[in-house]
Amino acid sequence: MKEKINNLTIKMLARQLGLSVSTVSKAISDSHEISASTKQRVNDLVQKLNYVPNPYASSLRTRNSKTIGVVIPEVADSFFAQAINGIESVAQEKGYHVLIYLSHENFEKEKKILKDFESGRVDGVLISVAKETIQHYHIDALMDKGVPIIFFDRVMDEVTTAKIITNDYESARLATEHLIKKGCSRILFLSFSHTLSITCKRLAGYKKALLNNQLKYTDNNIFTFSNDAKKDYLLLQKKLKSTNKGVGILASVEKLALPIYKACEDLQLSIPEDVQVISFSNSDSAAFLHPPLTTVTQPAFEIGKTAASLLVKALERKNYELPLEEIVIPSDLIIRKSTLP
Amino acid sequence: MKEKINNLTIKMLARQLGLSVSTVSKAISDSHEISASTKQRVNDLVQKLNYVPNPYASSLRTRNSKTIGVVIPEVADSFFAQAINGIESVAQEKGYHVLIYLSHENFEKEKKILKDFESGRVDGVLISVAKETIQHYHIDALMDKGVPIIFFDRVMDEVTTAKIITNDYESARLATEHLIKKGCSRILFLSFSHTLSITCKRLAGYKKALLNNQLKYTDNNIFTFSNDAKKDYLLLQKKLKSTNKGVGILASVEKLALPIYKACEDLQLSIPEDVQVISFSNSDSAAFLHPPLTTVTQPAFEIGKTAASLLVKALERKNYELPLEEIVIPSDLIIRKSTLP
DNA sequence: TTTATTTACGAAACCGGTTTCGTAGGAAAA
DNA sequence: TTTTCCTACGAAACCGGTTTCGTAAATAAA
Repeated sequence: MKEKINNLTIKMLARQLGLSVSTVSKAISDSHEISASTKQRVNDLVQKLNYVPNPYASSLRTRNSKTIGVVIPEVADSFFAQAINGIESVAQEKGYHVLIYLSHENFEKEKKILKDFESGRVDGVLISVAKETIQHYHIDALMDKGVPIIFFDRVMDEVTTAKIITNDYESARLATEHLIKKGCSRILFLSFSHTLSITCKRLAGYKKALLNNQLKYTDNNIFTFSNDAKKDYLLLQKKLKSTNKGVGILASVEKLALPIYKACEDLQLSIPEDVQVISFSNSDSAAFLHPPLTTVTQPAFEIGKTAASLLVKALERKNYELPLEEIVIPSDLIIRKSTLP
Repeated sequence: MKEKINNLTIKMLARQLGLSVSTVSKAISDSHEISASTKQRVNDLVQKLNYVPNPYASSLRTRNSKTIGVVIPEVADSFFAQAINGIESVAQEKGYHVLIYLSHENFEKEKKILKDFESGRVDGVLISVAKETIQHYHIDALMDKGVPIIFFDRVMDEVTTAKIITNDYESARLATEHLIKKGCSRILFLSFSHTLSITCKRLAGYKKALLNNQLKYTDNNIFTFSNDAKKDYLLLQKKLKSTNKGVGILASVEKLALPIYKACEDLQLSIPEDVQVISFSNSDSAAFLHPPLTTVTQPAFEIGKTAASLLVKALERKNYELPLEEIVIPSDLIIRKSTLP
């Protein structure tokens, strides 16, 4: 381990230039108080000596860190990966730094992360809540400290702040109606939570479609999965075994799509003849599955980008109020071959 | 925008307790200088008032930030997403924070990111270099400042530091030999760079397999793609059109697998009868493509985890030297149906 | 009993910037 | 010419912790 090199400080610059520390500081931040010629001298030396100011010293005094905290359940998921991409694109452009935290769908972890944010580590937060999260006192506590929080995708309705979401209700309704139109009289709704905002809205859209088409809703058709892939798979297989052919499936989670395919294969059920499938998914490979998967594809990058832009805007402008409602960016129903033509 | 709440400081705690700031600070950090009873009193108040120390004040004085910087080309890629997962698991356990930066395969961006790190923002760096990166002065400059850097996956051989990689050479050789064994006398090697360490090693493994099997190497079989999906697709299609049936393809990049499938479909080439395909890929969906894709699957999570563990270890121990060589975690060749049985 | 240590704590410097406030000297206004 | 206003800069406080060093009281050693 090399010992840390004694870094170049503004004080050393000042000494070399025969100026005061405050003058150098102001020159670097292009203050109007400093003459053009002095700025020139300072910046020349900055370049020459490759001076990089200590961000933590600056944060301490200015009380902002140019850092945003991003809290998501997981990263190995196309939606969140793309959302990060959107977030990062804004951050890079605006000179912000992105701290990433994974809640792993766990409320306690999420709580711990937000608690840490109360320290002033981040200027603002973008969060998609964990599956386990049903309370919001940890979020309130952080907001009470004056840290702006924006929800994206998985929001909490009870919290009043900006929320960037997609049209979960509408797109689930459309997807369900698509299945009905293609002849499904029974449609399974698969999710992995009954509490998540997105699940509730998608479920509501599903119900609405049934209602619109004189199909009756039954809890028997709703399946909630755990996060245990093996257990989930067995459950899924069991359910499919007990259904008639011609059934439709609406998976509200990307992660459930592949198990559905596998289960159908194992049970020798043909998609779309025996089982029609639509899944919420942002995975590129959907188009390459066998058969290509009909998906509801969310504008993940856009959601991330919008959320980050809004946050940065709120942070930059003195008296900018976050819009307190939802901003909805619609999803696309991309019809492929896992539903009948 | 709510105004920022005046945060609770150690000074306020001290005043309330009738103690000095230094005593409170030491009590919180469980210093042996402080009596058990005082520690108790301090910690009780800390709990009661929900005090969270300002990390930047601490960083400023201690000259470390408990933060590691992660620089990757992109995040919407199974390998990197899983690697982040591994990194984050270590960070969360050890109380480190993870700053994520995307180079988007761009050298200038990568340079800018590392330049910022010279500020002391991070205690150490994990990097997988951009495709464009062929020089390493930016890395050297950072190392010269005493910031430990660990490469993972995409390393630079010229830089002497710890490197966590997989057995690119061996696994490419094995994959190629698998194709040869299955009857391919011509094998295309697809990559998207000639300079990346992983590409070079994989190419060398490919060449070695040819040599071992008395097949002659020709540049005609090597294809380097850009990052322009459309252009790449057209190029790929053109190449495939001009090859005989029975050809094998080894794709050294996950991203190229789907275009291969699409091109074969469009050209009515059947996999694996007409074209056998193996791709480096960490995507879950590989098993669900049509036909299921034979892959070289890298231990992405493990690579991330190992890299982060090593870095943290180096940061925690006073005189721990980073091992300066490569740590190799082997990949798996997972044989599926895109190669003949 | 005297001296040496140890224990427990406080004052103050320090980390490296930013910001406030004061001021010399020249320009502009009266 | 006198007064007012800028311009350009510096001294010092400040942000909120950590760390060094000094010391009174308590305890142990001589």
